[in-house]
Amino acid sequence: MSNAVEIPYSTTLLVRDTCLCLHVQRAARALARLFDDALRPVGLTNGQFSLMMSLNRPEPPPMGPVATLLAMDQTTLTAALKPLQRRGWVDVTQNAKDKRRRLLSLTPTGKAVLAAALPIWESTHASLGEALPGGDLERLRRDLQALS
Amino acid sequence: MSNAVEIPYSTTLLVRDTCLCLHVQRAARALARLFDDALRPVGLTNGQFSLMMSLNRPEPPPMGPVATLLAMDQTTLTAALKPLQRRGWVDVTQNAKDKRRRLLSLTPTGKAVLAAALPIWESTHASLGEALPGGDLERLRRDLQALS
DNA sequence: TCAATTTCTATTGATATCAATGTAATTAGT
DNA sequence: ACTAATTACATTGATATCAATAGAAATTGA
Repeated sequence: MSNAVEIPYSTTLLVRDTCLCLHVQRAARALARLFDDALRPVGLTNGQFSLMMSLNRPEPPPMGPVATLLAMDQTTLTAALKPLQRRGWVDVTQNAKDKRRRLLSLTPTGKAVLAAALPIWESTHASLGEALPGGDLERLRRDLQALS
Repeated sequence: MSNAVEIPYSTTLLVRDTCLCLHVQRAARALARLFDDALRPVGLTNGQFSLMMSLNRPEPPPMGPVATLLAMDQTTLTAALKPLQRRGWVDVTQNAKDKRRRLLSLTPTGKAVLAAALPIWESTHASLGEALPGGDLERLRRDLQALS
Protein backbone atom coordinates (compact mmCIF):
# COMPACT_ATOMS: atom_id res chain seq x y z
CA MET A 1 0.00 0.00 0.00
CA SER A 2 2.45 2.58 -1.26
CA ASN A 3 1.36 6.03 -2.23
CA ALA A 4 1.56 7.19 -5.81
CA VAL A 5 5.03 8.42 -6.75
CA GLU A 6 4.95 12.19 -6.69
CA ILE A 7 7.53 14.81 -7.46
CA PRO A 8 7.00 17.97 -5.43
CA TYR A 9 6.05 21.06 -7.37
CA SER A 10 9.11 22.82 -5.96
CA THR A 11 11.30 20.24 -7.68
CA THR A 12 9.51 20.87 -10.95
CA LEU A 13 10.18 24.57 -10.64
CA LEU A 14 13.84 23.89 -9.86
CA VAL A 15 14.26 21.65 -12.89
CA ARG A 16 12.50 24.16 -15.13
CA ASP A 17 14.69 26.97 -13.96
CA THR A 18 18.02 25.20 -13.99
CA CYS A 19 17.86 22.58 -16.74
CA LEU A 20 20.44 23.64 -19.26
CA CYS A 21 19.15 21.20 -21.83
CA LEU A 22 15.72 22.80 -21.70
CA HIS A 23 17.17 26.29 -21.89
CA VAL A 24 19.26 25.40 -24.92
CA GLN A 25 16.36 23.71 -26.69
CA ARG A 26 14.20 26.76 -26.05
CA ALA A 27 16.80 29.13 -27.37
CA ALA A 28 17.41 26.85 -30.33
CA ARG A 29 13.72 26.89 -31.27
CA ALA A 30 13.47 30.65 -30.82
CA LEU A 31 16.58 31.40 -32.86
CA ALA A 32 15.53 28.91 -35.53
CA ARG A 33 12.24 30.73 -35.95
CA LEU A 34 13.99 34.10 -36.04
CA PHE A 35 16.40 33.09 -38.79
CA ASP A 36 13.84 30.99 -40.65
CA ASP A 37 11.57 34.01 -40.87
CA ALA A 38 14.36 36.26 -42.02
CA LEU A 39 15.70 33.84 -44.60
CA ARG A 40 12.30 32.82 -45.99
CA PRO A 41 12.46 35.34 -48.87
CA VAL A 42 15.45 33.48 -50.31
CA GLY A 43 13.92 30.07 -49.66
CA LEU A 44 16.31 28.88 -46.96
CA THR A 45 15.90 27.72 -43.40
CA ASN A 46 18.54 28.46 -40.78
CA GLY A 47 19.80 24.88 -41.00
CA GLN A 48 20.01 24.96 -44.77
CA PHE A 49 21.88 28.24 -44.60
CA SER A 50 24.42 26.81 -42.14
CA LEU A 51 24.80 23.66 -44.18
CA MET A 52 25.30 25.46 -47.47
CA MET A 53 27.69 27.92 -45.88
CA SER A 54 29.74 25.02 -44.58
CA LEU A 55 29.99 23.70 -48.14
CA ASN A 56 31.46 26.96 -49.45
CA ARG A 57 35.05 25.68 -49.44
CA PRO A 58 37.91 25.50 -51.90
CA GLU A 59 37.65 21.69 -51.84
CA PRO A 60 34.32 19.81 -51.71
CA PRO A 61 34.19 17.98 -48.35
CA PRO A 62 32.79 14.48 -47.74
CA MET A 63 29.79 14.03 -45.51
CA GLY A 64 31.43 12.86 -42.30
CA PRO A 65 33.35 16.05 -41.46
CA VAL A 66 30.37 18.23 -42.39
CA ALA A 67 28.12 16.26 -40.04
CA THR A 68 30.73 16.62 -37.30
CA LEU A 69 31.05 20.34 -37.89
CA LEU A 70 27.30 20.80 -37.58
CA ALA A 71 27.19 18.36 -34.64
CA MET A 72 24.46 16.41 -36.34
CA ASP A 73 23.92 12.75 -37.02
CA GLN A 74 25.18 11.62 -40.39
CA THR A 75 21.74 10.33 -41.31
CA THR A 76 20.33 13.76 -40.59
CA LEU A 77 22.81 15.24 -43.04
CA THR A 78 21.79 12.73 -45.71
CA ALA A 79 18.19 13.80 -45.27
CA ALA A 80 19.01 17.51 -45.12
CA LEU A 81 20.81 17.33 -48.45
CA LYS A 82 17.80 15.92 -50.29
CA PRO A 83 15.76 19.12 -50.73
CA LEU A 84 18.91 21.09 -51.60
CA GLN A 85 19.86 18.57 -54.27
CA ARG A 86 16.33 18.56 -55.62
CA ARG A 87 16.45 22.32 -56.05
CA GLY A 88 19.79 22.12 -57.78
CA TRP A 89 21.67 24.07 -55.14
CA VAL A 90 23.99 21.29 -53.99
CA ASP A 91 25.80 18.61 -55.96
CA VAL A 92 26.61 15.23 -54.45
CA THR A 93 29.23 13.35 -56.42
CA GLN A 94 31.22 10.21 -55.84
CA ASN A 95 34.89 10.43 -54.97
CA ALA A 96 36.83 8.43 -57.53
CA LYS A 97 39.68 7.79 -55.10
CA ASP A 98 37.38 6.32 -52.47
CA LYS A 99 34.03 5.28 -53.83
CA ARG A 100 32.46 5.22 -50.37
CA ARG A 101 32.75 8.96 -50.13
CA ARG A 102 30.36 11.55 -51.46
CA LEU A 103 31.73 14.97 -52.23
CA LEU A 104 29.44 17.87 -51.42
CA SER A 105 29.58 21.08 -53.41
CA LEU A 106 27.49 24.13 -54.12
CA THR A 107 26.22 24.65 -57.64
CA PRO A 108 26.48 28.13 -59.20
CA THR A 109 22.80 28.61 -58.43
CA GLY A 110 23.44 27.46 -54.89
CA LYS A 111 26.23 29.98 -54.53
CA ALA A 112 23.94 32.72 -55.77
CA VAL A 113 21.27 31.78 -53.23
CA LEU A 114 23.85 31.75 -50.48
CA ALA A 115 25.14 35.13 -51.57
CA ALA A 116 21.61 36.52 -51.47
CA ALA A 117 21.17 35.10 -47.98
CA LEU A 118 24.38 36.56 -46.59
CA PRO A 119 23.17 40.14 -46.04
CA ILE A 120 20.03 38.77 -44.39
CA TRP A 121 22.16 36.73 -42.05
CA GLU A 122 24.30 39.76 -41.29
CA SER A 123 21.42 42.00 -40.33
CA THR A 124 19.61 39.30 -38.38
CA HIS A 125 22.75 38.37 -36.51
CA ALA A 126 23.48 41.99 -35.77
CA SER A 127 20.06 42.38 -34.20
CA LEU A 128 20.95 39.62 -31.78
CA GLY A 129 23.78 41.68 -30.43
CA GLU A 130 21.21 44.15 -29.19
CA ALA A 131 19.43 41.46 -27.19
CA LEU A 132 22.62 40.67 -25.35
CA PRO A 133 24.95 43.13 -23.67
CA GLY A 134 28.22 43.82 -25.46
CA GLY A 135 30.92 41.23 -25.02
CA ASP A 136 28.46 38.65 -23.85
CA LEU A 137 28.07 37.37 -27.37
CA GLU A 138 31.62 36.09 -27.60
CA ARG A 139 31.43 34.62 -24.14
CA LEU A 140 28.15 32.88 -24.93
CA ARG A 141 29.68 31.31 -28.01
CA ARG A 142 32.55 29.93 -25.97
CA ASP A 143 30.17 28.47 -23.40
CA LEU A 144 28.08 26.83 -26.09
CA GLN A 145 31.14 25.43 -27.78
CA ALA A 146 32.18 23.83 -24.52
CA LEU A 147 28.93 21.87 -24.59
CA SER A 148 29.19 20.49 -28.11
CA MET B 1 28.77 38.87 -68.67
CA SER B 2 28.90 38.87 -64.91
CA ASN B 3 30.97 36.40 -62.98
CA ALA B 4 29.32 33.74 -60.83
CA VAL B 5 28.35 35.06 -57.41
CA GLU B 6 30.96 33.89 -54.95
CA ILE B 7 31.31 34.29 -51.22
CA PRO B 8 34.94 34.34 -50.13
CA TYR B 9 36.08 31.43 -48.00
CA SER B 10 37.12 33.89 -45.32
CA THR B 11 33.51 34.99 -45.00
CA THR B 12 32.42 31.39 -44.64
CA LEU B 13 34.88 30.93 -41.81
CA LEU B 14 33.67 34.10 -40.15
CA VAL B 15 30.02 33.03 -40.32
CA ARG B 16 30.85 29.57 -39.03
CA ASP B 17 32.76 30.95 -36.08
CA THR B 18 30.38 33.72 -35.11
CA CYS B 19 26.88 32.56 -36.01
CA LEU B 20 25.05 32.28 -32.75
CA CYS B 21 22.18 30.44 -34.35
CA LEU B 22 24.53 27.71 -35.56
CA HIS B 23 26.26 27.49 -32.19
CA VAL B 24 22.96 27.14 -30.36
CA GLN B 25 21.67 24.50 -32.79
CA ARG B 26 24.91 22.55 -32.39
CA ALA B 27 24.72 22.69 -28.62
CA ALA B 28 21.04 21.79 -28.74
CA ARG B 29 21.75 18.68 -30.80
CA ALA B 30 24.65 17.64 -28.58
CA LEU B 31 22.72 18.13 -25.34
CA ALA B 32 19.68 16.39 -26.78
CA ARG B 33 21.78 13.34 -27.56
CA LEU B 34 23.35 13.42 -24.10
CA PHE B 35 20.04 13.50 -22.27
CA ASP B 36 18.31 11.17 -24.72
CA ASP B 37 20.98 8.56 -24.10
CA ALA B 38 20.76 8.98 -20.35
CA LEU B 39 16.97 8.88 -20.24
CA ARG B 40 16.56 5.99 -22.65
CA PRO B 41 16.32 3.39 -19.85
CA VAL B 42 13.08 5.00 -18.66
CA GLY B 43 11.75 5.46 -22.20
CA LEU B 44 11.89 9.25 -22.37
CA THR B 45 13.59 11.73 -24.63
CA ASN B 46 14.88 15.03 -23.33
CA GLY B 47 11.90 16.82 -24.84
CA GLN B 48 9.41 14.41 -23.35
CA PHE B 49 11.07 14.77 -19.97
CA SER B 50 10.85 18.57 -20.13
CA LEU B 51 7.26 18.43 -21.30
CA MET B 52 6.13 15.99 -18.62
CA MET B 53 7.99 17.91 -15.94
CA SER B 54 6.19 21.07 -17.01
CA LEU B 55 2.89 19.24 -16.51
CA ASN B 56 3.70 18.34 -12.90
CA ARG B 57 1.62 21.16 -11.42
CA PRO B 58 -1.11 21.49 -8.84
CA GLU B 59 -3.53 22.53 -11.59
CA PRO B 60 -3.56 20.95 -15.08
CA PRO B 61 -2.56 23.68 -17.55
CA PRO B 62 -4.03 24.23 -21.03
CA MET B 63 -1.84 23.83 -24.07
CA GLY B 64 -1.08 27.43 -24.91
CA PRO B 65 0.92 28.34 -21.81
CA VAL B 66 2.83 25.05 -21.96
CA ALA B 67 3.82 25.71 -25.55
CA THR B 68 4.95 29.19 -24.56
CA LEU B 69 6.95 27.87 -21.64
CA LEU B 70 8.77 25.41 -23.88
CA ALA B 71 9.11 28.05 -26.61
CA MET B 72 7.62 25.70 -29.14
CA ASP B 73 4.89 26.01 -31.71
CA GLN B 74 1.47 24.95 -30.51
CA THR B 75 1.23 22.38 -33.29
CA THR B 76 4.50 20.87 -32.13
CA LEU B 77 3.03 20.43 -28.68
CA THR B 78 -0.04 18.72 -30.11
CA ALA B 79 2.23 16.26 -31.90
CA ALA B 80 4.52 15.78 -28.91
CA LEU B 81 1.60 14.81 -26.70
CA LYS B 82 0.50 11.98 -28.99
CA PRO B 83 3.06 9.33 -28.00
CA LEU B 84 2.73 10.26 -24.32
CA GLN B 85 -1.05 9.86 -24.47
CA ARG B 86 -0.71 6.59 -26.32
CA ARG B 87 1.51 5.22 -23.55
CA GLY B 88 -0.94 6.37 -20.91
CA TRP B 89 1.46 8.83 -19.29
CA VAL B 90 -0.47 12.01 -20.04
CA ASP B 91 -4.18 12.72 -20.01
CA VAL B 92 -5.76 15.33 -22.26
CA THR B 93 -9.22 16.35 -21.14
CA GLN B 94 -11.62 19.05 -22.14
CA ASN B 95 -12.17 22.01 -19.89
CA ALA B 96 -15.87 22.19 -19.05
CA LYS B 97 -15.74 25.94 -18.50
CA ASP B 98 -14.21 26.62 -21.90
CA LYS B 99 -14.63 23.76 -24.31
CA ARG B 100 -11.90 25.05 -26.59
CA ARG B 101 -9.29 24.31 -23.97
CA ARG B 102 -7.57 21.02 -23.32
CA LEU B 103 -6.24 20.36 -19.86
CA LEU B 104 -2.99 18.46 -19.68
CA SER B 105 -2.18 16.24 -16.74
CA LEU B 106 0.13 13.41 -15.81
CA THR B 107 -1.37 10.02 -15.06
CA PRO B 108 -0.15 8.08 -12.01
CA THR B 109 1.95 5.98 -14.36
CA GLY B 110 3.28 9.15 -15.93
CA LYS B 111 4.23 10.49 -12.55
CA ALA B 112 6.05 7.27 -11.75
CA VAL B 113 8.00 7.46 -15.02
CA LEU B 114 8.89 11.06 -14.30
CA ALA B 115 10.00 10.16 -10.79
CA ALA B 116 12.22 7.42 -12.20
CA ALA B 117 13.70 9.90 -14.65
CA LEU B 118 14.48 12.54 -12.05
CA PRO B 119 17.67 11.01 -10.59
CA ILE B 120 18.91 10.43 -14.14
CA TRP B 121 18.34 14.06 -14.93
CA GLU B 122 20.13 15.09 -11.75
CA SER B 123 23.27 13.09 -12.45
CA THR B 124 23.36 14.02 -16.12
CA HIS B 125 22.86 17.66 -15.37
CA ALA B 126 25.54 17.55 -12.67
CA SER B 127 28.00 16.16 -15.19
CA LEU B 128 27.43 19.27 -17.31
CA GLY B 129 28.71 21.41 -14.50
CA GLU B 130 32.08 19.79 -14.96
CA ALA B 131 32.22 20.86 -18.60
CA LEU B 132 31.68 24.46 -17.57
CA PRO B 133 33.33 26.29 -14.71
CA GLY B 134 31.07 27.05 -11.75
CA GLY B 135 29.30 30.35 -12.13
CA ASP B 136 29.40 30.04 -15.89
CA LEU B 137 26.37 27.78 -15.77
CA GLU B 138 24.15 30.38 -14.23
CA ARG B 139 25.48 33.04 -16.57
CA LEU B 140 24.89 30.80 -19.58
CA ARG B 141 21.28 30.22 -18.54
CA ARG B 142 20.70 33.95 -18.31
CA ASP B 143 22.19 34.53 -21.73
CA LEU B 144 20.05 31.80 -23.26
CA GLN B 145 16.96 33.14 -21.60
CA ALA B 146 17.63 36.54 -23.13
CA LEU B 147 17.41 34.89 -26.56
CA SER B 148 14.11 33.11 -26.11
C1' DT C 1 45.60 -13.06 -51.54
C1' DC C 2 41.78 -13.50 -48.47
C1' DA C 3 39.07 -13.08 -44.48
C1' DA C 4 37.96 -9.93 -40.75
C1' DT C 5 37.51 -5.38 -39.52
C1' DT C 6 36.75 -0.69 -40.20
C1' DT C 7 34.98 3.30 -42.67
C1' DC C 8 31.47 5.85 -45.10
C1' DT C 9 26.99 6.37 -46.47
C1' DA C 10 21.87 5.03 -47.26
C1' DT C 11 17.35 3.29 -45.64
C1' DT C 12 13.67 2.68 -42.36
C1' DG C 13 10.80 3.96 -38.60
C1' DA C 14 9.72 6.97 -34.97
C1' DT C 15 9.47 11.46 -33.15
C1' DA C 16 10.22 16.77 -33.53
C1' DT C 17 9.44 21.10 -35.76
C1' DC C 18 6.95 24.67 -37.98
C1' DA C 19 3.86 27.22 -41.69
C1' DA C 20 -0.49 27.28 -43.61
C1' DT C 21 -4.94 26.29 -43.01
C1' DG C 22 -9.29 24.88 -40.95
C1' DT C 23 -12.73 24.44 -37.11
C1' DA C 24 -15.13 24.99 -32.93
C1' DA C 25 -15.96 27.82 -28.93
C1' DT C 26 -15.83 32.23 -26.77
C1' DT C 27 -16.03 37.18 -26.62
C1' DA C 28 -16.99 41.86 -28.25
C1' DG C 29 -19.78 45.17 -30.57
C1' DT C 30 -24.13 46.44 -31.90
C1' DA D 1 -29.74 38.05 -29.57
C1' DC D 2 -26.75 38.30 -33.67
C1' DT D 3 -22.89 39.11 -36.28
C1' DA D 4 -17.83 39.81 -36.37
C1' DA D 5 -13.64 39.15 -34.40
C1' DT D 6 -10.78 36.54 -31.43
C1' DT D 7 -9.06 32.52 -29.07
C1' DA D 8 -7.64 27.68 -28.63
C1' DC D 9 -6.61 23.78 -30.77
C1' DA D 10 -6.23 20.14 -34.75
C1' DT D 11 -4.77 18.66 -39.41
C1' DT D 12 -1.77 18.54 -43.35
C1' DG D 13 2.53 18.75 -45.65
C1' DA D 14 7.32 19.56 -45.58
C1' DT D 15 11.65 19.24 -43.35
C1' DA D 16 14.70 17.90 -39.16
C1' DT D 17 16.40 14.56 -35.95
C1' DC D 18 18.27 10.29 -34.41
C1' DA D 19 18.66 4.95 -33.43
C1' DA D 20 18.98 0.73 -35.58
C1' DT D 21 20.28 -1.51 -39.37
C1' DA D 22 22.25 -2.66 -43.76
C1' DG D 23 25.37 -2.25 -47.65
C1' DA D 24 29.47 -1.27 -50.22
C1' DA D 25 34.19 -0.04 -50.35
C1' DA D 26 38.64 0.28 -48.23
C1' DT D 27 42.01 -1.33 -44.87
C1' DT D 28 44.31 -4.58 -41.91
C1' DG D 29 46.21 -9.01 -40.46
C1' DA D 30 47.63 -13.37 -41.39
